[in-house]
Amino acid sequence: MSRPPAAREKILDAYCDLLRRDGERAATMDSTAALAGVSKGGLLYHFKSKDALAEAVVERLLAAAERDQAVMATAEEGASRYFVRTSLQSGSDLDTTYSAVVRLAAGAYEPAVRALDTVHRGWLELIQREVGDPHAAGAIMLMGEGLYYHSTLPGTWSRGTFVESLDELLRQVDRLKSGS
Amino acid sequence: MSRPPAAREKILDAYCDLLRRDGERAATMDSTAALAGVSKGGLLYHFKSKDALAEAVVERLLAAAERDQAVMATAEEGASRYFVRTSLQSGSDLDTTYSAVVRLAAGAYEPAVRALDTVHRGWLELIQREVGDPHAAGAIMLMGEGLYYHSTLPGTWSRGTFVESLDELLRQVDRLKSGS
DNA sequence: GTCTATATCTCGATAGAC
DNA sequence: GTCTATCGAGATATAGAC
Repeated sequence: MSRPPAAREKILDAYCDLLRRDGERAATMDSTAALAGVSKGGLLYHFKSKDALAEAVVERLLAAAERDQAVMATAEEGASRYFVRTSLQSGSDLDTTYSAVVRLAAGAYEPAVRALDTVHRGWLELIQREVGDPHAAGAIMLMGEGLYYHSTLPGTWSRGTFVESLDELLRQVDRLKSGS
Repeated sequence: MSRPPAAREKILDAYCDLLRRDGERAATMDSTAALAGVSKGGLLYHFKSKDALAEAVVERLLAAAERDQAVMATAEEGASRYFVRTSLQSGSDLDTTYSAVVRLAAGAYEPAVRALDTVHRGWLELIQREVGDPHAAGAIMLMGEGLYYHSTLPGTWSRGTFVESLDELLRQVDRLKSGS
Protein backbone atom coordinates (compact mmCIF):
# COMPACT_ATOMS: atom_id res chain seq x y z
CA MET A 1 0.00 0.00 0.00
CA SER A 2 2.35 2.72 -1.17
CA ARG A 3 0.94 6.17 -0.53
CA PRO A 4 1.23 8.28 -3.65
CA PRO A 5 2.44 11.88 -3.19
CA ALA A 6 -0.33 14.30 -2.27
CA ALA A 7 0.53 16.59 -5.18
CA ARG A 8 0.04 13.76 -7.65
CA GLU A 9 -3.44 13.07 -6.34
CA LYS A 10 -4.35 16.75 -6.36
CA ILE A 11 -3.32 16.96 -9.99
CA LEU A 12 -5.43 13.94 -10.92
CA ASP A 13 -8.40 15.38 -9.04
CA ALA A 14 -8.03 18.67 -10.87
CA TYR A 15 -7.76 16.99 -14.27
CA CYS A 16 -10.86 14.87 -13.64
CA ASP A 17 -12.83 17.88 -12.43
CA LEU A 18 -11.93 19.90 -15.49
CA LEU A 19 -12.81 17.05 -17.83
CA ARG A 20 -16.14 16.52 -16.16
CA ARG A 21 -17.18 20.15 -15.78
CA ASP A 22 -15.70 21.81 -18.86
CA GLY A 23 -14.84 19.02 -21.31
CA GLU A 24 -11.70 17.75 -23.01
CA ARG A 25 -10.99 21.03 -24.64
CA ALA A 26 -10.74 22.94 -21.37
CA ALA A 27 -8.75 20.24 -19.59
CA THR A 28 -5.34 21.50 -20.65
CA MET A 29 -2.13 20.99 -18.73
CA ASP A 30 -2.04 24.68 -17.97
CA SER A 31 -5.49 24.82 -16.41
CA THR A 32 -4.98 21.49 -14.65
CA ALA A 33 -1.80 22.76 -13.05
CA ALA A 34 -3.51 26.00 -12.09
CA LEU A 35 -6.50 24.24 -10.49
CA ALA A 36 -4.23 21.82 -8.66
CA GLY A 37 -2.17 24.72 -7.38
CA VAL A 38 1.13 23.71 -8.96
CA SER A 39 3.14 25.01 -11.89
CA LYS A 40 3.31 23.34 -15.26
CA GLY A 41 6.79 22.11 -14.44
CA GLY A 42 5.50 20.64 -11.21
CA LEU A 43 2.77 18.81 -13.06
CA LEU A 44 5.23 17.45 -15.61
CA TYR A 45 7.39 16.05 -12.86
CA HIS A 46 4.54 13.73 -11.86
CA PHE A 47 3.16 13.08 -15.34
CA LYS A 48 5.64 13.11 -18.17
CA SER A 49 2.99 13.78 -20.82
CA LYS A 50 -0.68 14.41 -21.25
CA ASP A 51 -1.13 10.79 -22.21
CA ALA A 52 0.36 9.78 -18.88
CA LEU A 53 -2.31 11.86 -17.17
CA ALA A 54 -5.08 10.19 -19.12
CA GLU A 55 -3.60 6.77 -18.44
CA ALA A 56 -3.59 7.44 -14.72
CA VAL A 57 -7.24 8.49 -14.80
CA VAL A 58 -8.20 5.27 -16.55
CA GLU A 59 -6.33 3.20 -13.97
CA ARG A 60 -8.04 5.13 -11.22
CA LEU A 61 -11.41 4.30 -12.73
CA LEU A 62 -10.69 0.59 -12.95
CA ALA A 63 -9.63 0.52 -9.31
CA ALA A 64 -12.63 2.57 -8.12
CA ALA A 65 -15.06 0.47 -10.15
CA GLU A 66 -13.66 -2.76 -8.74
CA ARG A 67 -14.15 -1.48 -5.21
CA ASP A 68 -17.65 -0.23 -6.01
CA GLN A 69 -18.74 -3.44 -7.67
CA ALA A 70 -17.68 -5.39 -4.58
CA VAL A 71 -20.10 -3.24 -2.59
CA MET A 72 -22.78 -3.50 -5.26
CA ALA A 73 -22.58 -7.29 -5.29
CA THR A 74 -23.52 -7.51 -1.63
CA ALA A 75 -25.81 -4.47 -1.29
CA GLU A 76 -28.82 -5.18 0.92
CA GLU A 77 -31.21 -3.38 -1.44
CA GLY A 78 -29.97 -5.56 -4.30
CA ALA A 79 -27.59 -4.82 -7.13
CA SER A 80 -30.24 -3.24 -9.39
CA ARG A 81 -31.48 -0.68 -6.93
CA TYR A 82 -27.95 0.06 -5.80
CA PHE A 83 -26.88 0.61 -9.39
CA VAL A 84 -29.72 2.90 -10.40
CA ARG A 85 -29.61 4.86 -7.15
CA THR A 86 -25.88 5.51 -7.42
CA SER A 87 -26.11 6.41 -11.11
CA LEU A 88 -27.04 9.89 -9.98
CA GLN A 89 -23.91 11.92 -9.62
CA SER A 90 -23.11 12.28 -5.95
CA GLY A 91 -19.55 13.50 -6.13
CA SER A 92 -18.03 10.19 -5.08
CA ASP A 93 -14.61 9.21 -6.33
CA LEU A 94 -16.16 6.75 -8.78
CA ASP A 95 -18.56 9.38 -10.14
CA THR A 96 -15.91 11.92 -10.87
CA THR A 97 -13.49 9.45 -12.39
CA TYR A 98 -16.16 7.73 -14.46
CA SER A 99 -17.34 11.03 -15.90
CA ALA A 100 -13.77 11.99 -16.72
CA VAL A 101 -13.18 8.71 -18.53
CA VAL A 102 -16.40 9.13 -20.48
CA ARG A 103 -15.11 12.47 -21.71
CA LEU A 104 -11.83 10.86 -22.70
CA ALA A 105 -13.72 8.12 -24.52
CA ALA A 106 -15.76 10.76 -26.34
CA GLY A 107 -12.43 12.06 -27.59
CA ALA A 108 -11.79 8.61 -29.07
CA TYR A 109 -9.05 7.77 -26.57
CA GLU A 110 -8.90 4.00 -26.94
CA PRO A 111 -7.80 3.00 -23.43
CA ALA A 112 -10.78 4.91 -22.05
CA VAL A 113 -13.13 3.10 -24.42
CA ARG A 114 -11.76 -0.27 -23.32
CA ALA A 115 -11.96 0.60 -19.63
CA LEU A 116 -15.61 1.62 -20.00
CA ASP A 117 -16.30 -1.68 -21.70
CA THR A 118 -14.86 -3.54 -18.74
CA VAL A 119 -16.82 -1.52 -16.19
CA HIS A 120 -20.07 -1.85 -18.11
CA ARG A 121 -19.69 -5.60 -18.42
CA GLY A 122 -19.20 -5.83 -14.67
CA TRP A 123 -22.34 -3.85 -13.94
CA LEU A 124 -24.56 -5.81 -16.31
CA GLU A 125 -23.18 -9.07 -14.95
CA LEU A 126 -24.07 -8.14 -11.37
CA ILE A 127 -27.55 -6.96 -12.31
CA GLN A 128 -28.21 -10.12 -14.28
CA ARG A 129 -27.10 -12.22 -11.34
CA GLU A 130 -29.83 -10.63 -9.25
CA VAL A 131 -32.57 -10.29 -11.83
CA GLY A 132 -32.33 -13.52 -13.79
CA ASP A 133 -33.95 -12.42 -17.04
CA PRO A 134 -31.16 -10.89 -19.11
CA HIS A 135 -33.43 -8.50 -20.95
CA ALA A 136 -35.01 -7.11 -17.81
CA ALA A 137 -31.46 -6.74 -16.51
CA GLY A 138 -30.51 -4.88 -19.68
CA ALA A 139 -33.47 -2.55 -19.30
CA ILE A 140 -32.50 -1.79 -15.69
CA MET A 141 -28.93 -1.10 -16.66
CA LEU A 142 -30.10 1.25 -19.40
CA MET A 143 -32.27 3.13 -16.91
CA GLY A 144 -29.25 3.66 -14.71
CA GLU A 145 -27.11 4.74 -17.62
CA GLY A 146 -29.80 7.13 -18.80
CA LEU A 147 -29.89 8.59 -15.32
CA TYR A 148 -26.13 8.96 -15.34
CA TYR A 149 -26.24 10.58 -18.76
CA HIS A 150 -28.76 13.16 -17.61
CA SER A 151 -27.00 13.87 -14.36
CA THR A 152 -23.71 14.50 -16.12
CA LEU A 153 -24.96 17.01 -18.67
CA PRO A 154 -24.16 20.39 -17.21
CA GLY A 155 -27.02 22.11 -15.42
CA THR A 156 -30.13 20.78 -17.10
CA TRP A 157 -33.76 20.62 -16.23
CA SER A 158 -33.78 16.85 -16.53
CA ARG A 159 -31.32 16.33 -13.73
CA GLY A 160 -33.68 18.00 -11.29
CA THR A 161 -36.70 16.18 -12.64
CA PHE A 162 -35.19 12.75 -12.20
CA VAL A 163 -33.52 13.49 -8.87
CA GLU A 164 -36.88 14.39 -7.39
CA SER A 165 -38.51 11.19 -8.55
CA LEU A 166 -35.71 8.81 -7.67
CA ASP A 167 -37.87 6.81 -5.25
CA GLU A 168 -40.53 6.25 -7.86
CA LEU A 169 -37.94 5.35 -10.46
CA LEU A 170 -36.63 2.69 -8.11
CA ARG A 171 -40.14 1.26 -7.96
CA GLN A 172 -40.05 0.99 -11.75
CA VAL A 173 -36.87 -1.00 -11.30
CA ASP A 174 -38.75 -3.34 -8.99
CA ARG A 175 -41.43 -3.80 -11.64
CA LEU A 176 -38.82 -4.78 -14.22
CA LYS A 177 -37.20 -7.17 -11.74
CA SER A 178 -40.37 -9.00 -10.77
CA GLY A 179 -41.79 -11.83 -12.90
CA SER A 180 -41.44 -12.34 -16.65
CA MET B 1 -38.19 27.62 -48.03
CA SER B 2 -34.85 29.13 -48.94
CA ARG B 3 -32.34 26.55 -50.03
CA PRO B 4 -29.04 27.07 -48.23
CA PRO B 5 -25.87 26.77 -50.33
CA ALA B 6 -24.63 23.20 -50.72
CA ALA B 7 -21.18 24.10 -49.38
CA ARG B 8 -22.66 25.42 -46.17
CA GLU B 9 -24.50 22.17 -45.56
CA LYS B 10 -21.44 20.09 -46.36
CA ILE B 11 -19.45 22.07 -43.82
CA LEU B 12 -22.08 21.55 -41.14
CA ASP B 13 -22.20 17.82 -41.91
CA ALA B 14 -18.45 17.59 -41.60
CA TYR B 15 -18.38 19.48 -38.32
CA CYS B 16 -21.10 17.27 -36.81
CA ASP B 17 -19.36 14.11 -37.97
CA LEU B 18 -16.07 15.18 -36.44
CA LEU B 19 -17.71 16.13 -33.16
CA ARG B 20 -19.54 12.82 -32.96
CA ARG B 21 -16.71 10.54 -34.00
CA ASP B 22 -13.62 12.24 -32.61
CA GLY B 23 -14.82 14.75 -30.00
CA GLU B 24 -14.60 18.50 -29.53
CA ARG B 25 -10.85 18.51 -29.56
CA ALA B 26 -10.59 17.03 -33.02
CA ALA B 27 -13.37 19.14 -34.47
CA THR B 28 -11.16 22.05 -35.50
CA MET B 29 -11.85 24.46 -38.32
CA ASP B 30 -8.92 23.01 -40.24
CA SER B 31 -10.15 19.42 -40.11
CA THR B 32 -13.74 20.49 -40.70
CA ALA B 33 -12.75 22.36 -43.83
CA ALA B 34 -10.64 19.42 -45.00
CA LEU B 35 -13.46 16.90 -44.46
CA ALA B 36 -15.96 19.17 -46.16
CA GLY B 37 -13.60 19.61 -49.10
CA VAL B 38 -13.21 23.35 -48.83
CA SER B 39 -10.39 25.61 -47.72
CA LYS B 40 -10.29 27.39 -44.40
CA GLY B 41 -11.11 30.64 -46.16
CA GLY B 42 -14.08 28.97 -47.82
CA LEU B 43 -15.34 27.79 -44.47
CA LEU B 44 -14.95 31.23 -42.94
CA TYR B 45 -17.00 32.77 -45.68
CA HIS B 46 -19.99 30.73 -44.55
CA PHE B 47 -19.28 30.82 -40.82
CA LYS B 48 -17.51 33.87 -39.50
CA SER B 49 -16.26 32.13 -36.37
CA LYS B 50 -16.21 28.82 -34.63
CA ASP B 51 -19.05 29.96 -32.44
CA ALA B 52 -21.13 30.61 -35.54
CA LEU B 53 -20.56 26.98 -36.54
CA ALA B 54 -21.71 25.72 -33.15
CA GLU B 55 -24.74 28.01 -33.24
CA ALA B 56 -25.76 26.64 -36.61
CA VAL B 57 -25.52 23.08 -35.31
CA VAL B 58 -27.77 23.90 -32.39
CA GLU B 59 -30.34 25.46 -34.70
CA ARG B 60 -30.18 22.42 -36.91
CA LEU B 61 -30.89 20.20 -33.91
CA LEU B 62 -33.93 22.18 -32.85
CA ALA B 63 -35.35 21.99 -36.36
CA ALA B 64 -34.64 18.26 -36.75
CA ALA B 65 -36.08 17.47 -33.32
CA GLU B 66 -39.26 19.35 -34.06
CA ARG B 67 -39.75 17.37 -37.24
CA ASP B 68 -38.96 14.10 -35.47
CA GLN B 69 -41.29 14.77 -32.58
CA ALA B 70 -44.12 15.38 -35.01
CA VAL B 71 -43.53 11.87 -36.37
CA MET B 72 -43.12 10.44 -32.88
CA ALA B 73 -46.42 11.91 -31.72
CA THR B 74 -48.35 9.97 -34.35
CA ALA B 75 -46.24 6.83 -34.62
CA GLU B 76 -48.36 3.68 -34.98
CA GLU B 77 -46.20 1.72 -32.56
CA GLY B 78 -46.68 4.47 -29.97
CA ALA B 79 -44.36 7.22 -28.82
CA SER B 80 -42.51 5.05 -26.28
CA ARG B 81 -41.51 2.30 -28.66
CA TYR B 82 -40.69 4.81 -31.35
CA PHE B 83 -38.46 6.72 -28.95
CA VAL B 84 -36.55 3.73 -27.61
CA ARG B 85 -36.18 2.15 -31.03
CA THR B 86 -34.79 5.29 -32.61
CA SER B 87 -32.47 5.94 -29.69
CA LEU B 88 -30.07 3.55 -31.35
CA GLN B 89 -27.87 5.51 -33.68
CA SER B 90 -28.98 4.93 -37.23
CA GLY B 91 -27.17 7.73 -38.98
CA SER B 92 -30.24 9.89 -39.45
CA ASP B 93 -29.94 13.64 -39.53
CA LEU B 94 -31.33 13.89 -36.01
CA ASP B 95 -28.89 11.28 -34.68
CA THR B 96 -25.83 12.99 -36.02
CA THR B 97 -26.90 16.45 -34.99
CA TYR B 98 -28.03 15.36 -31.53
CA SER B 99 -24.70 13.62 -30.88
CA ALA B 100 -22.84 16.70 -32.03
CA VAL B 101 -24.82 18.93 -29.70
CA VAL B 102 -24.22 16.55 -26.80
CA ARG B 103 -20.50 16.93 -27.40
CA LEU B 104 -20.87 20.69 -27.47
CA ALA B 105 -22.85 20.55 -24.23
CA ALA B 106 -20.12 18.41 -22.66
CA GLY B 107 -17.82 21.29 -23.47
CA ALA B 108 -20.08 23.51 -21.37
CA TYR B 109 -21.40 25.45 -24.40
CA GLU B 110 -24.51 26.99 -22.92
CA PRO B 111 -26.72 27.22 -26.03
CA ALA B 112 -26.19 23.48 -26.53
CA VAL B 113 -27.21 22.77 -22.95
CA ARG B 114 -30.39 24.80 -23.36
CA ALA B 115 -31.26 23.15 -26.68
CA LEU B 116 -30.89 19.69 -25.14
CA ASP B 117 -33.20 20.75 -22.34
CA THR B 118 -35.84 21.73 -24.85
CA VAL B 119 -35.54 18.51 -26.81
CA HIS B 120 -35.61 16.33 -23.70
CA ARG B 121 -38.73 18.07 -22.39
CA GLY B 122 -40.44 17.37 -25.70
CA TRP B 123 -39.60 13.69 -25.61
CA LEU B 124 -40.73 13.16 -22.04
CA GLU B 125 -43.94 15.06 -22.73
CA LEU B 126 -44.82 12.80 -25.68
CA ILE B 127 -44.02 9.62 -23.77
CA GLN B 128 -46.11 10.76 -20.81
CA ARG B 129 -49.01 11.52 -23.09
CA GLU B 130 -49.01 7.89 -24.22
CA VAL B 131 -48.13 6.18 -20.97
CA GLY B 132 -50.09 8.10 -18.38
CA ASP B 133 -48.03 7.31 -15.29
CA PRO B 134 -45.28 9.94 -15.23
CA HIS B 135 -42.80 7.69 -13.46
CA ALA B 136 -43.21 4.82 -15.89
CA ALA B 137 -42.77 7.42 -18.62
CA GLY B 138 -39.60 8.64 -16.94
CA ALA B 139 -38.26 5.10 -16.75
CA ILE B 140 -38.95 4.56 -20.44
CA MET B 141 -37.26 7.80 -21.38
CA LEU B 142 -34.22 6.83 -19.32
CA MET B 143 -34.04 3.46 -21.09
CA GLY B 144 -33.93 5.24 -24.41
CA GLU B 145 -31.34 7.70 -23.21
CA GLY B 146 -29.21 4.88 -21.82
CA LEU B 147 -29.44 3.20 -25.19
CA TYR B 148 -28.40 6.39 -26.91
CA TYR B 149 -25.54 6.85 -24.48
CA HIS B 150 -24.21 3.37 -25.19
CA SER B 151 -24.64 3.64 -28.93
CA THR B 152 -22.72 6.88 -29.05
CA LEU B 153 -19.65 5.75 -27.16
CA PRO B 154 -17.13 4.81 -29.81
CA GLY B 155 -16.95 1.13 -30.62
CA THR B 156 -17.95 -0.61 -27.45
CA TRP B 157 -19.12 -4.05 -26.56
CA SER B 158 -22.34 -2.70 -25.12
CA ARG B 159 -23.55 -1.23 -28.38
CA GLY B 160 -23.54 -4.68 -29.97
CA THR B 161 -25.16 -6.27 -26.95
CA PHE B 162 -28.10 -3.91 -26.90
CA VAL B 163 -28.54 -3.76 -30.66
CA GLU B 164 -29.01 -7.51 -30.75
CA SER B 165 -31.64 -7.47 -28.06
CA LEU B 166 -33.61 -4.45 -29.24
CA ASP B 167 -36.81 -6.45 -29.73
CA GLU B 168 -36.69 -7.80 -26.20
CA LEU B 169 -35.88 -4.35 -24.84
CA LEU B 170 -38.99 -3.03 -26.54
CA ARG B 171 -40.98 -5.70 -24.70
CA GLN B 172 -39.58 -4.33 -21.45
CA VAL B 173 -40.94 -0.99 -22.56
CA ASP B 174 -44.35 -2.60 -22.96
CA ARG B 175 -44.11 -3.96 -19.43
CA LEU B 176 -43.41 -0.50 -18.06
CA LYS B 177 -46.26 0.96 -20.10
CA SER B 178 -48.89 -1.52 -19.01
CA GLY B 179 -50.82 -0.73 -15.83
CA SER B 180 -48.72 0.71 -13.07
C1' DG C 1 -17.77 32.30 -53.31
C1' DT C 2 -13.48 30.29 -52.69
C1' DC C 3 -8.58 30.50 -52.29
C1' DT C 4 -3.53 31.69 -50.16
C1' DA C 5 -0.83 33.98 -46.90
C1' DT C 6 -0.08 35.42 -42.58
C1' DA C 7 -0.74 37.32 -37.76
C1' DT C 8 -1.63 35.97 -33.03
C1' DC C 9 -2.52 32.97 -29.44
C1' DT C 10 -2.50 28.76 -26.80
C1' DC C 11 -1.09 24.01 -26.12
C1' DG C 12 2.25 20.44 -25.03
C1' DA C 13 6.86 19.64 -23.93
C1' DT C 14 12.03 20.60 -22.93
C1' DA C 15 15.85 22.70 -20.31
C1' DG C 16 17.77 24.11 -16.51
C1' DA C 17 17.77 27.05 -11.97
C1' DC C 18 16.69 26.49 -7.14
C1' DG D 1 10.08 18.14 -5.96
C1' DT D 2 8.83 22.45 -7.76
C1' DC D 3 9.73 26.54 -10.33
C1' DT D 4 10.61 29.92 -14.73
C1' DA D 5 11.71 30.44 -19.45
C1' DT D 6 11.17 29.18 -23.91
C1' DC D 7 10.45 26.51 -28.34
C1' DG D 8 7.66 24.32 -32.11
C1' DA D 9 3.14 22.81 -33.51
C1' DG D 10 -1.36 23.71 -34.27
C1' DA D 11 -5.64 26.65 -33.43
C1' DT D 12 -8.61 30.77 -34.57
C1' DA D 13 -9.03 34.62 -37.27
C1' DT D 14 -7.79 38.54 -40.72
C1' DA D 15 -6.50 40.49 -45.27
C1' DG D 16 -6.68 40.48 -49.73
C1' DA D 17 -6.00 38.03 -54.50
C1' DC D 18 -8.73 35.63 -57.95
